[in-house]
Amino acid sequence: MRSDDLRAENRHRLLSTLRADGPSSRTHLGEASGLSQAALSNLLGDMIEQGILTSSNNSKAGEVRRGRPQSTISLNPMAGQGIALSLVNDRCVIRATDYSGELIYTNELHLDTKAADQQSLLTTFTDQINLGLHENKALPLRAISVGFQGVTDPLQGQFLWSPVISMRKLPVAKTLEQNFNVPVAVNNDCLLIAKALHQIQSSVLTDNFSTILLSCGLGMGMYLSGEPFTGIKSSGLELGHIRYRPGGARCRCGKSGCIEAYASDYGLRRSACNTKDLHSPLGLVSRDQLSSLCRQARGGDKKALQAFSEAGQALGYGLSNVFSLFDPMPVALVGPDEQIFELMHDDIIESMSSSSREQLDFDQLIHTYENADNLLQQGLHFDAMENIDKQLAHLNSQMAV
Amino acid sequence: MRSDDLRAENRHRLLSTLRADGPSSRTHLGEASGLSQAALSNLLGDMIEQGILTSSNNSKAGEVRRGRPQSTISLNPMAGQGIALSLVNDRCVIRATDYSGELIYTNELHLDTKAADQQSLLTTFTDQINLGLHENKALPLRAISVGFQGVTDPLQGQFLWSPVISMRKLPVAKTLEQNFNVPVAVNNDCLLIAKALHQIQSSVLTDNFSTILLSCGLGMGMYLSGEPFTGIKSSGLELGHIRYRPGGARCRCGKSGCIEAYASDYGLRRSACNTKDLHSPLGLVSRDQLSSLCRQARGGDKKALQAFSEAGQALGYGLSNVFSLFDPMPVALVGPDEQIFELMHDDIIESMSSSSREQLDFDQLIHTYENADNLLQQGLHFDAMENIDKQLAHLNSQMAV
DNA sequence: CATTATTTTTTCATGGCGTGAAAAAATAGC
DNA sequence: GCTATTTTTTCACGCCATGAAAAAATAATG
Repeated sequence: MRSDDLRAENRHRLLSTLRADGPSSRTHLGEASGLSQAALSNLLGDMIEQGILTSSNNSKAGEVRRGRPQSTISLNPMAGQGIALSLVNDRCVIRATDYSGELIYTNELHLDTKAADQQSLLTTFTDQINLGLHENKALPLRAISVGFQGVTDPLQGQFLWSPVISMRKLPVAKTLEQNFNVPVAVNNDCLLIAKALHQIQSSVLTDNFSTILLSCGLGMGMYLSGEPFTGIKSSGLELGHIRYRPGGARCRCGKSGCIEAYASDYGLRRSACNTKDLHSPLGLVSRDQLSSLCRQARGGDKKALQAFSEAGQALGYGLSNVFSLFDPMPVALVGPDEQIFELMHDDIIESMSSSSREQLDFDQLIHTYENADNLLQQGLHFDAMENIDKQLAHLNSQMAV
Repeated sequence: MRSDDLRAENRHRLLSTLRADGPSSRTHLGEASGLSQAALSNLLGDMIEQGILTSSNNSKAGEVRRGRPQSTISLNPMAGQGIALSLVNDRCVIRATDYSGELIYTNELHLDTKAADQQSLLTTFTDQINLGLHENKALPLRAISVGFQGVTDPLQGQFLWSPVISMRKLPVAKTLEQNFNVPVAVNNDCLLIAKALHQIQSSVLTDNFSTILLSCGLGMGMYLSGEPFTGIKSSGLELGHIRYRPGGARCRCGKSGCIEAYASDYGLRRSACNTKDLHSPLGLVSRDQLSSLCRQARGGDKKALQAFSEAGQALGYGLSNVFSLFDPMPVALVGPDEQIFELMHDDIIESMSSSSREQLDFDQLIHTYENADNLLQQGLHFDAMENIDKQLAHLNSQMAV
């Protein structure tokens, strides 16, 4: 490690603090980083000159204080932009934020993902990103963060398998990096949701927690020791394919009796429709279909209620396995707009408490969130911004903005 | 981060390299650390002066080379000593190594752990350590590393639960730190074995792997992303108490049908002795009893063979759950001297392959080790030495040796 | 309206750190 | 004894963070 690495690391720390805490005074930055005022003056002055930060004389209306007023340091929006690309079901969403994290572009299109081949998908992505860049030519693109349902390979930047796409090994990062000449991160949607929750709910979901995403299938993400767990070979973890009822309902993965075969969009729908035939084909479930299923259950429909109950039990079983393997930890249940977990809450708790050694306070551990799409977007933006922070921290020579 | 932190980190990196690779030339240290020859000269010179390292003119017999001969840098044995204390079953082992990692003291005594109260245990530990220190007065004690069977709390340095001890919350670290005024680490035996394997078998068991320890109960340790996973609340992980056969054999934890109730010393013995009564009391199983069980199975005893088969299936079930949750990863099965896993190997594989999605090469993934005691000791020594490395790296002022 | 008190920010001299180039040291070959 | 070769140390340099002092910017005071 060399002297300039030291400087880069201190710069990075300052940027991260500003990203997490918002515009801050030098005093706050000093406390958070442990650096001296002199060092701050030096580092911040450099970064302001480089166009990474801005300094403003904030005069808070209410407060009148003696002495030289504090200046507020902020991330300079003009330092660049990051693009978030997500593909969930048939929706491809492209959004961009400036360096301060403000949304500056958003677009969305529907794709026939099942029919698309590798080349057409990659071309679509490229075109859509170009469309967004055209709207904000002044801001240099510095990072792209991509989120998919399914199994991704973050190291290779590949996309390995998804319920909505027919091909395998889609080299997203390689293609986009070539086309745009910026780093491209490819991650699983659950991990990105975990990143968003970690940032937002940092008081509750701190060092160790899991996220369970019920959308198209059943996904899982995890933070361990304060770090997002990016998996061993593929991204994140899989709760859905733990064996739950051997010989039971058929799962999309080919096996029978997986947790996902009960606790997922298609599992729920199948249970509710025809309780006899659990080996029926596993088509995609639209958001509307899931909504109407929730309405049926709330309306008292017996079969629907039974489906949610079974899903809750399966999910509780899976979580109790996780709690056995690890210690009990906070869990975020993330679903679509419908308050879907409300319908299984009691069954989840019951299934978990029947198989846990100690008495647990589940209200403290289980948190539900109903805005999966939003969280995914936030996670993507945060991931892209983090990447830009890292780049700019290591930029010790002058930069052109 | 300040300039002296930088120096400390570079010092630490050099010490770690020397610890892992043994006595090395400056050339090797330069390549491993990326530091310049000038920096090396400076850093190493300091540490030699401080008595942390030694430099020797090695003249390798075979090789005759032109030019100034390389000097070899080694860890100075006289820089201090670390103590390893372990309590497994009724055996309390105290060993000490000098700073180069050479064993300089070993002692062992049998304790009636079930009968001992908190105070007497702590006093025994203190006395035993003092005994060891008396033998090597010249070397200052710099770290103590403690390993226990059971559940530990590494952060608090507490010992929470063990099959062989009747009390809870034994504040080992606090007491020993007060008595000896050095840092004391308290860890689970499985994690320490994982540390030893990581160091020794670093080619196979690298960034992500699990260790399963079959001794008194069924323990588990894990490396994730190259770091030992020290658990969320307690140490490490628990494979043993995943529900395997609801309503099945009684487990020591109070529940029924845990994996451990089948795949452990007491599970094996119970299955082999009286297949009818799986709710029988769960006494401790001596090493001799386990040995004779292995002999019976090798001799063809049907009940014994059946017991090992069931244990293998249970273990395979647990591992397939882990492989589902994470991706497949290397697993080290660690047992006592007997080649115990040989007797369950086929059942483990069968149980795993029947429930894994992909075809796995289990010979590549599953490794067995038969020297649990040895590995634990190595892990303890390594842990203590690592701790000393960290201390000495941060010691920038002169030290008295 | 000028002066003083107070608070924030920058400047400056200093010591520490790693680097590259040059010098010194240590050995084999001739 | 001289030269070639390789390793190690020394030295001047630029960079980094620090503490103390100076400068800047405002409120209170008279």
